[in-house]
Amino acid sequence: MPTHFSGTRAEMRTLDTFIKLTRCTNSLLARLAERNTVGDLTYSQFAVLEALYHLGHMTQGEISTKVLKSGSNMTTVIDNLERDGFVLRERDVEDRRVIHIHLTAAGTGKVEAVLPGHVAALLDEFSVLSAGEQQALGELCKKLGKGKQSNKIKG
Amino acid sequence: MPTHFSGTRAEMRTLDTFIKLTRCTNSLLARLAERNTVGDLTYSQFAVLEALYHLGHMTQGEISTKVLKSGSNMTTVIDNLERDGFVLRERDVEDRRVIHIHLTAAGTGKVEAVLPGHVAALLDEFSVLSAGEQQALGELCKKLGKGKQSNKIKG
DNA sequence: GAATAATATTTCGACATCAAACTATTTGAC
DNA sequence: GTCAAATAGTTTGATGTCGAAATATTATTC
Repeated sequence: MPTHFSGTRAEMRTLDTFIKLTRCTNSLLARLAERNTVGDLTYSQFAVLEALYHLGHMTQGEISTKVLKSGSNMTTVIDNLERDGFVLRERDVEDRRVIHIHLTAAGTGKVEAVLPGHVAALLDEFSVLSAGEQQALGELCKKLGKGKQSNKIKG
Repeated sequence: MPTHFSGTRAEMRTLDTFIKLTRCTNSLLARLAERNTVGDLTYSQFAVLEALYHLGHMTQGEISTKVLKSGSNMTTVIDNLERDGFVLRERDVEDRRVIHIHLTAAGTGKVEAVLPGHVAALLDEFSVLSAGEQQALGELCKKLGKGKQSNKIKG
């Protein structure tokens, strides 16, 4: 029993599921961190580099949407990536509010050095679930993650 | 397709599941934050208060184990809770290294003021899944969260 | 064409988070 | 009994994270 909350059966069930979900994600990320799958990068840094690697150069706004983080946060993460030589900022010449972020050769090399090990670690962690179970987990997460459409459509 | 990674079928499936899992947890927590379910508390503060509320007073070490956070982090979070009058530190008289954390009346009141709304919001968010689906999700998360036992048992 | 609104990013202040180094205390080894 | 190792918590330094306010620029409205 992960919780000691007392409520209706539906409340107990939902609380229990919620705790299992957040603990699962927490533990999984902690184990990956322990394995050091992304080298000396942080996960946020890796997520940004990986997005640029697979999708090509993007604006900061596009990146922050892609990795589900706030714009102000993206400024910080990209500051650090730029300092370490993995990305470059390029001011758009037509719309000077916009900044394009490019992977440098070092950045590309970093992703390619780190990605295989990261994938291998994930494969290993997920090997406790069968292909069918992974599929099922993915579907349930997709449904829950999307949320009630009524939350998004106004009126 | 949440990812553009190219690999074996198993790699694609696992990457896809991983991304759905982390995005699901991310989005869910973001939506809960948007609903402001824990008032002016942070989630870490709420987690600590809720643990104390349901389990009684604990040492800082016990709390950090309970909420899966580092000890140094727990010092910070409890500093802020103490500053706001929700908890008290009490030095153990027998083992003076140990500090017991107690909920104050204000802390108890805070939990009781916030918990019903938090539970209601969770119920609403999870209503996109049937009882059976929630059960299934919980089981899969439990399995994945626990990880390979070989990762824990040495030798 | 000047005032206004919208957009992209940065800055600031607060909190979270960790690892490593540190302090204080207790336990264990001899 | 004293010194070493282990334990509980704190401090420090780095990063992440957000929201709100600020800045710079572009688009819109009249």
